Amino acid sequence: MNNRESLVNFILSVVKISRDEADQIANTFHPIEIEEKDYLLRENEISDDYFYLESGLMRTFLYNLEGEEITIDFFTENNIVFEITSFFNRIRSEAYIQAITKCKGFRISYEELNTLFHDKPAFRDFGRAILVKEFIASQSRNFGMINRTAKERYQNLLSIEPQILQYAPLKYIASYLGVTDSTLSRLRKKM
Amino acid sequence: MNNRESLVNFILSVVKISRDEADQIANTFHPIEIEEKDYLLRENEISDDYFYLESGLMRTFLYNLEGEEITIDFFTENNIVFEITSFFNRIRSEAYIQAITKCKGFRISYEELNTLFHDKPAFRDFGRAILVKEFIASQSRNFGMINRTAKERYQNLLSIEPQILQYAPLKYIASYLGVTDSTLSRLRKKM
DNA sequence: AAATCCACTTGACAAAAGGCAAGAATTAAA
DNA sequence: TTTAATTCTTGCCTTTTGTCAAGTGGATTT
Repeated sequence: MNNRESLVNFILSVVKISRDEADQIANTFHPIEIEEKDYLLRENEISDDYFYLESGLMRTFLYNLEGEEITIDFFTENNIVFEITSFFNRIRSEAYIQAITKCKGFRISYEELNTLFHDKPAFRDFGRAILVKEFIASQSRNFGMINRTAKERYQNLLSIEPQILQYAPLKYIASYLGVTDSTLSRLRKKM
Repeated sequence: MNNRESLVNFILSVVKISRDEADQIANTFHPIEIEEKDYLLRENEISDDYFYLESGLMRTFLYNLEGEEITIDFFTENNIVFEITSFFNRIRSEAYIQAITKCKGFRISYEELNTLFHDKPAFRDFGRAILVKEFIASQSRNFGMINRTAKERYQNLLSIEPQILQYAPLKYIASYLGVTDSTLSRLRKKM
């Protein structure tokens, strides 16, 4: 079922290392599956999963001061899924990571990741590249929030990651875009 | 003038290493000063400064599709200032980094940073911690944009980093908060 | 000192988005 | 299959924010 080859290719697409070395790295990962609506991480836990998502759709969310659920981010196939803050700082997570559809992939722990960084210096560049990538994604989302109307943000999401709109319920998308359910519903109608 | 001791203390506050090692690291940095309104980085350049800001106030900004200047971030004293994307990916910057007030601090190049990472393994944790910190800052800004009104965002900035409001002109702050100058001016009046 | 420039303020109106509540539609449960 | 629970849509009205344009007040220049 699980196909470690996709992980090898993902690693190779991020850093320039030999296939052999990428194989060795991929082999230290452990296959896991997460059922729809199950959690990879819950509030107050210390994240210990550095998870390569091979197939499926996930999201992180948390509760704001009004107790409303806010979707912070979606994760699609062929990405590393983890809660950076909790994972690297070894502190309790404020967020949840949840499978929207059934998910498959490979994980390693914090300890295993550090061992890999030590044993495979080239893999450090991988780790850094992932962090930089997440940072860029967060920044460009900020920029979008400032420079685009809700409608434009929706259209942008639609063109960039249509899979999300296909599987995620409207309310997840609405909070992710920073609008109410009603507003998103109306925007949709006008298109 | 320049006081390398503040850099040593900053390093020690981020990672657990000996003062001696922190001294050695700090000694590879080069002192620089940037005059008010001068740039550390311009659009289309490849960032080559990993800059510890000892004193002064800076900002990054870029132009949106309408040609308006959008302030992306402010940097206050005792922080690392750099354009993560351009610096680590060795690509042309879309953003500017500018001194709002006269700035002093210490810099190293991309090459020097990597040499340091190689020579001082403990410093790698520093590098990672800085990346994680920037990521958290970006995420919490996102969260604020979604969950707070412009007025609340302004009040939050006021309570967290009042120095910014003291030195940065209204228009920088307005675009940073994602509102027009007029709106920010009105919000201010009501307080 | 007059002219110029820039940052900021303000007014009048328009557009975007939210709040609330009622009603469809869909899904899950009994 | 009927009930119950969610999720989504929609109408009405309010609040927030934007747009445009005019005006004020400093600072700088000439």
